[in-house]
Amino acid sequence: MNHTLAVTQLSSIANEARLAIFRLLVQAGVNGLAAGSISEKLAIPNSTLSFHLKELSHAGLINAQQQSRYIYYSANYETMNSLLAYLTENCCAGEQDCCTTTICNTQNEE
Amino acid sequence: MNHTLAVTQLSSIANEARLAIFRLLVQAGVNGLAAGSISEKLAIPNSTLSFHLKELSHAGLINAQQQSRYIYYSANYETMNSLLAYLTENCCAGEQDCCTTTICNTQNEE
DNA sequence: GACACATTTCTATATTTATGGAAATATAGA
DNA sequence: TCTATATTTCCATAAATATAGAAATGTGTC
Repeated sequence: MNHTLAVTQLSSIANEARLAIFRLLVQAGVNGLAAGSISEKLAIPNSTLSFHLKELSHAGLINAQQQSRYIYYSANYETMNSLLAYLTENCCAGEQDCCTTTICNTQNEE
Repeated sequence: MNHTLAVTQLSSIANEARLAIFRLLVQAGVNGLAAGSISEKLAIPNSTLSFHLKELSHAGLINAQQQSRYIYYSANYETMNSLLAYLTENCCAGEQDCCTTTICNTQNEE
């Protein structure tokens, strides 16, 4: 993990709409959701959603996969893990078990 | 944890200077560091640092404690934990052990 | 009170970011 | 090819954020 990248990733979820999108996808699991489905669930206009999806995607926090006419977006759990690990890295000077930094294990890496 | 608060907290660390400050304090442990010490270590001008410390403080991610002429800033581990937990909440629809969400235990709550 | 030191507030400026309608692009089926 | 559906790009505008010098405030010591 690199500082600038971490800032980019944090910026990408430091927004009401994008945080909602990201959490929705984190909860949706590996298959993710189609853009239209996200737009509907969160009541975000298409063009606005597209802008936000691009931000998240560019930051590497979500992945896009085209399937027929739909584009499925899903959370990138590995990236999320790296980011959270960066935040808690060497927590409390490594003393104590202050930070038992283990979070999300990618469930299947095909 | 509430959505708006999470956005505020993420925004507060979604900045190069503030992320550096926050990580420095996370690593410094419960005693924290005086403002002048942070300014020196990170080469950030006083007025700029003060602005950033206020942002982090306002978001609840760091605490301030005056001690004589110095003001010591320290990471608020509980807030950090809540935030990270919010991000990974109900990860992968609760199936699998995809997200073993446990992170940082506050080391001493006096 | 006078002085040094630590930190914050004030201020103006520069930069980045968010919004959503309208038009454009892409995909698929008849 | 025509039509419907899904998504993105373009664009202008509005709003929020970052920067750091200078002045102000607070704290301790003599």
